[in-house]
Amino acid sequence: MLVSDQAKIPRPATLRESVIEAIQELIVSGQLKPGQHLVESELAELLGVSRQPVREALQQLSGEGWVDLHPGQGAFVHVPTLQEADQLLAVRALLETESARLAALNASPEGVQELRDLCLRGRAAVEADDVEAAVATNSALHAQVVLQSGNKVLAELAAQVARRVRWYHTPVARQRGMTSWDEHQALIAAIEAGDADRAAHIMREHTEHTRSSYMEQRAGEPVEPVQKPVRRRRPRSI
Amino acid sequence: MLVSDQAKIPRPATLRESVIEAIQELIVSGQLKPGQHLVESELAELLGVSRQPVREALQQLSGEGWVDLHPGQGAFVHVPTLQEADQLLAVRALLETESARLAALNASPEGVQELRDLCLRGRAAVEADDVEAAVATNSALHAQVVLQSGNKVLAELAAQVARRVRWYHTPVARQRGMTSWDEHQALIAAIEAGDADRAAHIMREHTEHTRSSYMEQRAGEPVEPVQKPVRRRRPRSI
DNA sequence: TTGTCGTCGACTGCCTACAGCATACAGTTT
DNA sequence: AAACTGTATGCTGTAGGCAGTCGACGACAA
Repeated sequence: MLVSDQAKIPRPATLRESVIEAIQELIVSGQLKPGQHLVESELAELLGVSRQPVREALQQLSGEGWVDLHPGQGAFVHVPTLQEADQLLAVRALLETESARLAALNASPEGVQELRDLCLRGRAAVEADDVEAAVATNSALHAQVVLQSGNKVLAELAAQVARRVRWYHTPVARQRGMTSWDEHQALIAAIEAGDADRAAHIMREHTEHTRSSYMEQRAGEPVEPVQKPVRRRRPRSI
Repeated sequence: MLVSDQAKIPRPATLRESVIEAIQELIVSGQLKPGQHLVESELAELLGVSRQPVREALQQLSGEGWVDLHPGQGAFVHVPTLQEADQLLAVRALLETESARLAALNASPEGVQELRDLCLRGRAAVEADDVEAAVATNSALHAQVVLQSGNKVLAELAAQVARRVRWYHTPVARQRGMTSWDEHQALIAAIEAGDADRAAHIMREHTEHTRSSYMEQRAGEPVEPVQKPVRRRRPRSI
């Protein structure tokens, strides 16, 4: 061993991974709108790469639910419906409730300490009114709980779901504010005490709060005319 | 409308999808062994396509846990450990228990009828000692239960998990035999009666039976020397 | 012998090129 | 006028090709 145990992390990420993150960012930030037709060559030019990494990125993003792939027509930014958000949050509730239960049984002291740190950082972010940091810390905390469950398959699946939740979550994060972090604190206490049922119960309530908060917020929204995603064509040149 | 409502299905699947299924088949059938280095050009030649569809297939298979992608080194058939199988089956139990609960609340009469049909087919397959058909029907039945839950996100996730379970499951399917289908029958009855708790309970027991059956069967196996997957090299030519 | 360095070759990652298909528009027919 | 058909064009799906990279192997030194 040369220096440390985690030496092989800073891999010069492949171009494909960079493209994946870039496109996710474009979607979350709203520069790419739901339903929009993603033309490979345009994205390639925009990002300064060739079509190949873009194609591969789009396929992976399709697997994670960010875009829909229509064979022969191309990729379209996924249009999240209200119903789907509800179902997604329900699944998250299920996965994370179980994670909390297992975490209470398996968590290490270091893991609990990490949770406490994240909780403090989250509260600070909320007080500073830094929504972005708050959402990020929230995700990190949930991820850490799932990690402490000791079930890697569960962790992987939950992470996948959480990434999508985050997309929906950002707009409504401000509303929940500090109460969310009080619930986190109670959750951590239950995990530290090894009280599986209480941890599960708190997590269930917590995720259900997020869910109802989200649904309320969006209930008043105008129902957008669900434009059927069609392949766009560049206007004929001259 | 020309003739029927479902006219646009029989798309000539893209080459990539065909390749995905082919490779899955090669893995499940054991022609590609766990840990084996998958060289793109070899697979391409074997399947009679170019490297591109193979690359894309490998990436998708990586997302589903069939192969591991090491950047710069290539793809390796995933090596399923006992612990991972346990965790995977635990996750399946979680997802399907919830599905059964929801299915009991939401199932349509047509859906229940479909379940009954599948159950009959499964029993027939077991009696005919047709393991392959039995496993396939088992998967189909579970998929149908999940479908009846009405939660599409849950269904998609469960399907993903189920595909991997099937890989592990085939070797031990014979052992469970008919008892498994008795449990299915009880499950369907509970769903038809709309008894959510009972349906959930039966499914929990059922998946736990499968899990312990699997673990028992593999407990006696010799622990294979976990050869670290390394990039294979063709012997230097002459 | 054991550890380190240099070389070589195969394989991956990415780019470019081409064929086929899907859509939109224009012309034609009823 | 409305609907259908032909044609043009841009996009996807696939192929082929090139440069960079990683691991294996051998030589050399401790």
